[in-house]
Amino acid sequence: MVAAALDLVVSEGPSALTMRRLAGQLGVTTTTIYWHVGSRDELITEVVRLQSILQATRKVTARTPRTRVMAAARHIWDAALENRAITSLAHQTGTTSILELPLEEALLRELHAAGLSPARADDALRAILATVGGFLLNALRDESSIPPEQRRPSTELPRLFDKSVQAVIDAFLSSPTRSGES
Amino acid sequence: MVAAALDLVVSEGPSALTMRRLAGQLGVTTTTIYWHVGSRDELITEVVRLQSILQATRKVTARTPRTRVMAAARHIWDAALENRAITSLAHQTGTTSILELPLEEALLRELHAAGLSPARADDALRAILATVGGFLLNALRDESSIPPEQRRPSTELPRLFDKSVQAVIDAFLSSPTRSGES
DNA sequence: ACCTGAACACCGTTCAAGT
DNA sequence: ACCTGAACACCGTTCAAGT
Repeated sequence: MVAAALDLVVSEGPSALTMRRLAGQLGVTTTTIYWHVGSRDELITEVVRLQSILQATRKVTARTPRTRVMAAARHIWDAALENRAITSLAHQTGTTSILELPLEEALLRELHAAGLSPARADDALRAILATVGGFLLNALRDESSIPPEQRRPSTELPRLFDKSVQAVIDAFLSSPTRSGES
Repeated sequence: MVAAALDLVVSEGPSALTMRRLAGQLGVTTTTIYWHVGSRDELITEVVRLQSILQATRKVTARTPRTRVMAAARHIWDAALENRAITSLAHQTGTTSILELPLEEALLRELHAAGLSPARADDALRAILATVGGFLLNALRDESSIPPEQRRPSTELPRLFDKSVQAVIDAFLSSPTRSGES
C-alpha cells in the first residue's frame, strides 16, 4: 500500500497523493486506508521512509578523507535529483531528514573518519547538509516553476555546488575556531 | 486587501490564508476577492511583493568589500527570520525570489563593488543565495516541526551560518577557477 | 480483522444575477 | 464597477455499520 502510494507520487507528482486517488488506484474506499494507516501524514512518512531505504545503497569509493566527505555529500545531492518527486514530497511535508537519514549517517561517518571530534563532526554535518539542501532547493525549484525548456543553469549549477560545498567542507575540516577576519 | 491578507499570515500563520477566512476578515464573500485578484496564487504573490518592499530598507555599513558582502548576505538571513510567517509562505509557494529580490540586488551590487565581473558575480550570487537558503530552511524547520521548547541549536546555528557563508563568499571572491585538489 | 456508505468541515473557483 | 448566492469539484477525517 505504501508502495502504491510511492508509485503514485513518482508517476503523477506529489500533489497526486490524496486519500481518494490512492483509494481509487487500489480499488478500495478512502476509509479503508485509514484502517491501515492513521492519517495522511503517517502515510507520507511511510512513503518517505520506504524511499530512504531504497536510495541508501551508495558506496563511497574515494580515497582521501577530503574527497570521501565530498563524495558522501554528493550522494545526497545525486539521490535527491534522481528521485525528484519524493524529494519534493519530503521537502513539502518536513520529512527531509527521514528521507536522507541513511545518507546523512554515511556522511557523518566520513567526518568522523576524517578526524573530527563528535561535536565538531555534528557542526560540520549540519553546515554541509544546510548547504546541500540550499542547492537542492535551487535545482528543484527551477524545474517546477519555470514551465518551458529553457533552463539557464542546468549545466552550471553542479559546478557551483561543487565549489561551494567544497568550501564549506574545507572550512570545517581545517579550522576548529570561529570564522575570523582575513 | 493584500494588507489584510498579510496581517492574516503574520498573526495566524501561512495556512490561515484561505479565500474564505480572508473574506470573513474583510466582511465580504469569497467571490468578492476574485473580482479584485485573479486567484489565490496572485493574492499570495501580491502579499509577498508587499512584504519584499517593507523589508528592503536595510543598509550595509561595513567597510571592506568582504565584510560588506557578508553583511548583505546576513541581511537576507535577518529579514527572513524577522518575518518568519511570510518567509514560510513564500517558500511554500515558490515565490522566495520575489520576497528577497531587493535584498538580492543589494548583495549583487556588493559583489560587483568587490571587483567581480558580471558573470562571476552572478555565480557568486547564486551560490551565496543557495547557502543562505539552506540555513534558512534549517532554522525555520526547527521551529515548526519540533513542538516543545527544547530547540538544541538555537544559539549554534548563527555561528555555523557565519562560518559556512563566509567560506562560500571567500571561495568566490578569490578564485575564478574550478575547485581543485588541495 | 478488514472494509463500506454517509456525513462533516473544510478547500479554490466559476457563473449567473443583483445594485 | 463592485458584490452576492448557489453550485461544482475537490480535500482529510470520522463513525456507525456491515462481513
